[in-house]
Amino acid sequence: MPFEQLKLKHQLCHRLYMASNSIARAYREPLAKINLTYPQYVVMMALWEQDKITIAEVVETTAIDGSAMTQILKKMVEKSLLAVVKDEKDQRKRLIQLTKTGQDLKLKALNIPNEIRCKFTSLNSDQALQLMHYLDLVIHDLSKTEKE
Amino acid sequence: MPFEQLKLKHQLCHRLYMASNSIARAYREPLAKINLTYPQYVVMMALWEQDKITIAEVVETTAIDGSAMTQILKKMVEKSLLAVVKDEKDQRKRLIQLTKTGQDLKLKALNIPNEIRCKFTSLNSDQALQLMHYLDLVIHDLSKTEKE
DNA sequence: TGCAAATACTTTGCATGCAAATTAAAATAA
DNA sequence: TTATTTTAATTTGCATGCAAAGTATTTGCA
Repeated sequence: MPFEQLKLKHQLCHRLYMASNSIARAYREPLAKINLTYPQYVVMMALWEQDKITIAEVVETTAIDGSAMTQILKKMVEKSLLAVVKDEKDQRKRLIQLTKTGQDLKLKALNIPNEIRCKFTSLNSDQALQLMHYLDLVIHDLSKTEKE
Repeated sequence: MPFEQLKLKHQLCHRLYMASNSIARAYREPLAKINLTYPQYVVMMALWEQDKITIAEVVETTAIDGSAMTQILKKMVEKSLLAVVKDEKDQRKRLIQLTKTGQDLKLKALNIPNEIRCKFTSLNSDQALQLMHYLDLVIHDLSKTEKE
């Protein structure tokens, strides 16, 4: 079977592609209720954990592309979720700071992880942890070769 | 720790997001050599496995969104990789058929899975299989709730 | 037979992901 | 100090992913 490895069913990449799209779709509705897209939600989670950080730090934490980040933050400013201010110490940097609205949204978002979790009827929590571990290995292995 | 579940490091979704983006990035360079994007490559793999199928079948096999598929196929026609022809039996349907160029590309693509595989230094093949199984569970669980 | 409902696609609009080029400011070397 | 390099963001262009609306065709039911 010389072409066996080109079959879709054997491809880890395709599983990841489908799983990632599925989960983004699953978040769509719960997030629409609080008027957030998925990447915007990721940015909010980063800021709920630590506020008043630079754009580079948000990029680092969220792994969202820097040029996409500019656009995402712009939209979040329009929604009054956060403010972008210059870092006085280094004029190149911009600091991101949640507004009151942005901080308060955390309470409304609190139940979202549970809403998603209860959709998983086959995957138990031990398996989810194991899965996360394997994904970390994937991310780790691929991040190495990127830097070359 | 009332907000613990909102931390990024605990989120399966964020791991999947990062892993999926990482792997798409990893394919970018090898695929650029044969002038394909990642979704285009997925379509090609589907057609290498079974040619002359309807657009709906390509959508089913690849799990690529139908409206995106229209655009993707249009670009692939421009590259002379395939042709879109009407199904005489059902005028609503379109059949996709590889050109000679499209068929021949299979040989050039043959080594791509290996190129990617050798980037995985931490994840062994048993773990990759286990990971694929878990991803199948995720996809399965989430596909159920979508249909409601 | 005739028409509503279901199918198969396409089109449109919006939000990314990412590479490449650009701009501005700070750090470093000469 | 001045020129070069590096760093932090933004801008631009292209390719999706997806929801919603629109267009043919075909089915299926009265």
